[in-house]
Amino acid sequence: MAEPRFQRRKEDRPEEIATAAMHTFAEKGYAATRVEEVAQRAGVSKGLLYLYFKTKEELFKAVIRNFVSPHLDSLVRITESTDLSATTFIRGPFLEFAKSIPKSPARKLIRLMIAEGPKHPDLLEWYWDNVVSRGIGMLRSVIEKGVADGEFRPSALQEFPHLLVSPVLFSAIFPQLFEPHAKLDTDRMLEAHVDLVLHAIEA
Amino acid sequence: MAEPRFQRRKEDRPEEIATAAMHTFAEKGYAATRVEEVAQRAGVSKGLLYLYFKTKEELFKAVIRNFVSPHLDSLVRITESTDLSATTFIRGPFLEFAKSIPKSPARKLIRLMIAEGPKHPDLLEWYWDNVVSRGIGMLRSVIEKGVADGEFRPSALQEFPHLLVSPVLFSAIFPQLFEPHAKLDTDRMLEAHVDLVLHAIEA
DNA sequence: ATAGTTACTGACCCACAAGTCAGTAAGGCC
DNA sequence: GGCCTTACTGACTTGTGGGTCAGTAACTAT
Repeated sequence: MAEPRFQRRKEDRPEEIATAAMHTFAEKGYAATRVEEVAQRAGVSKGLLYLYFKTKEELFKAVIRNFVSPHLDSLVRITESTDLSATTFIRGPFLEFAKSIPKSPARKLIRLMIAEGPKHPDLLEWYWDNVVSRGIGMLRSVIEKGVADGEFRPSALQEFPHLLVSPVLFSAIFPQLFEPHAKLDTDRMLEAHVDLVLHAIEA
Repeated sequence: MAEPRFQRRKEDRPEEIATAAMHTFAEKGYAATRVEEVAQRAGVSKGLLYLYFKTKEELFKAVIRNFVSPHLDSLVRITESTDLSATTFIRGPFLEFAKSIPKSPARKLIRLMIAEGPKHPDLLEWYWDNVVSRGIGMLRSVIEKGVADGEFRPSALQEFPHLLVSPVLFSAIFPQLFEPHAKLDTDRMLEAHVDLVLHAIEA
């Protein structure tokens, strides 16, 4: 008979709400997500959500911040801690990372970031500092290392490591739009990409 | 004193409204665009807009349909009408096309398409049929031709012409998000891209 | 037990923008 | 000039969803 109507769990609420929000945003996009639905999904009233997050926008930013950087972090740690040759790093951990993106929920957040980014300049700034510029920097240093070690010939890829990433982005986005019309084997496409690039720059 | 309050211009209104809408959508995105603002920009009352476009969504679809396909059409016509070698086509008209995208208003529509696509499945279908699959098909046939003529060695690029396009998409989107934080020389990046790819597949 | 603190609820408010429609006037025709 | 059709206006309605807050009940300290 006791059956308390709710429990007080101050510690866990924010994370639970953020997780619920991340799934809802991923499914519906920012505008179509109703705050009340997020609350329901987290098993909480709308009022409580507003106790922990001042506005819907704050909630959105928290979601991006919490769920995006972990992905990159692991890859960056690998570069720093091991000393694989540039080629084996690209064929190994990088390719594995690339393949994982189109399959993980992160792909949804990437699309959201492209869609909503321009409306949240401070979020973009954080994203640039903590995700994008770090990622680009890491790739650049890997390529420089390959050139220094004589694995790669000098090329414009040193200036534009972006070229190494763009098919990853593509394979994250394309299926979300055209999956019903065209199936894309992202694994094989990314393997082909890595093959082509390495073939183009090998010394 | 005559000064009529308005003129009746049945013929021109739809296009004028669509153009106004395209600029407003490009600036603000779908959700943040107010139909009334589009009407004002077109020098027309909101009521009239609703005479020509049943809903905001219809208006959006009309915008995409009107302003996207012309871009691709010109490129497709070139492939069909001339007989450049595959290499010169890629270094010439294709590269020029690629460079133009990040500078044209089309880049805004591309971002919009990624952002709003999933909410409009029938628009996505049209877009697939009339833009994407045609573009991919065209590129594939160019590459096949290159292989058949002995310019290119056989490679996975025949199966994934997407790899040729992904940096174009990247260079259309990246500056819209990170221009304030990082300048990207899209022209030089796309030249580098074409160089790398051709270097990788040349026979 | 009982009083005090505060995590939590849910009914409410209200701003805002999509969509409507009764009325108005431009322009064509006799 | 007078009449008719219809392109066009703009004030209104309506649904929706972000954000609030007075009240409630779970836990705590005494």
